[in-house]
Amino acid sequence: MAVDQLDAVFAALADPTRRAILARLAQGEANVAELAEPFPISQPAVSKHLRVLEGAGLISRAARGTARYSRLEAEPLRRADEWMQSYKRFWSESFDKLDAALAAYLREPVESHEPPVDGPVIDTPREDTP
Amino acid sequence: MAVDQLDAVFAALADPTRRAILARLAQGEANVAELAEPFPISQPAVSKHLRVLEGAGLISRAARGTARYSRLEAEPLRRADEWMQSYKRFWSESFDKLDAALAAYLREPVESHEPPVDGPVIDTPREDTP
DNA sequence: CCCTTTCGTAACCGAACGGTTTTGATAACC
DNA sequence: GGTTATCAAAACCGTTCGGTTACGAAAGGG
Repeated sequence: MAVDQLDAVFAALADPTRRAILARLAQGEANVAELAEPFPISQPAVSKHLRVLEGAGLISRAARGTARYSRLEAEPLRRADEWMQSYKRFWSESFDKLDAALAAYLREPVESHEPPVDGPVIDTPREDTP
Repeated sequence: MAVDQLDAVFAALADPTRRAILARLAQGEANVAELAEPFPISQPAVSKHLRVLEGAGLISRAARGTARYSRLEAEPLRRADEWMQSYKRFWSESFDKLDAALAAYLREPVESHEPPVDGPVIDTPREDTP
């Protein structure tokens, strides 16, 4: 139910054009032409993106005259962020140590009494910002 | 550069199977068979999901014997969360009041479906453009 | 040695995605 | 009333996605 919406929200956020549209709408509502202006794509393409964003609940739309104004709706973002909270401990400083200990503990029962022979079992590939 | 990685992270999170895999890995590393167990899909399908997650940097993998253990890497999640921070004010308490006031101010004779509000391009309440 | 377990890769398939061009509806302007 | 501006819908196209089946490599265990 709510999980399904997360699908749509994350899928919507996966496209850089749509994220840029959201960034634009964070500064205030805009019509389709205004939203399409920064992008080298056609107007129908932008309309499609808006339909995706609307389907994910990330924007709402209202017609005023011939124009259709889009407005940012942050509630789905709040839910997506809420989902991420469960993982925040994994990138917090305090967890790094706990994680190391826990991982070491979990590593043992897997292969009961085998000497850690071949290679580094689980190394920590720290590849920050290549 | 870094934006590209956000694409991959959000795209990876858009699939419920992959989110479930991450949830499982939050409890400790696991091999492919263990990760595949809860799902009614084939092992190669799970391998594909793992490859997507690895491509997004959300997991790292290491071989131990014939097994290949996956491990949660939360750094991309941190970056995705960081991206969301720019929008947090839109669902925060203080913004709700500001939004309500602004909406009331901008209210005009408009018939729309959801929010009965709109106006010409709003002024940015604060400047925090990503 | 063989044989099993574990897993990745390749080839394929249908559906969804992101884009296009074309067309049409509708409100606003002269 | 005719024209223009704004935008959505439809039809189409190439690519990606999520799944399958079939096969192969490689590490252990008997």
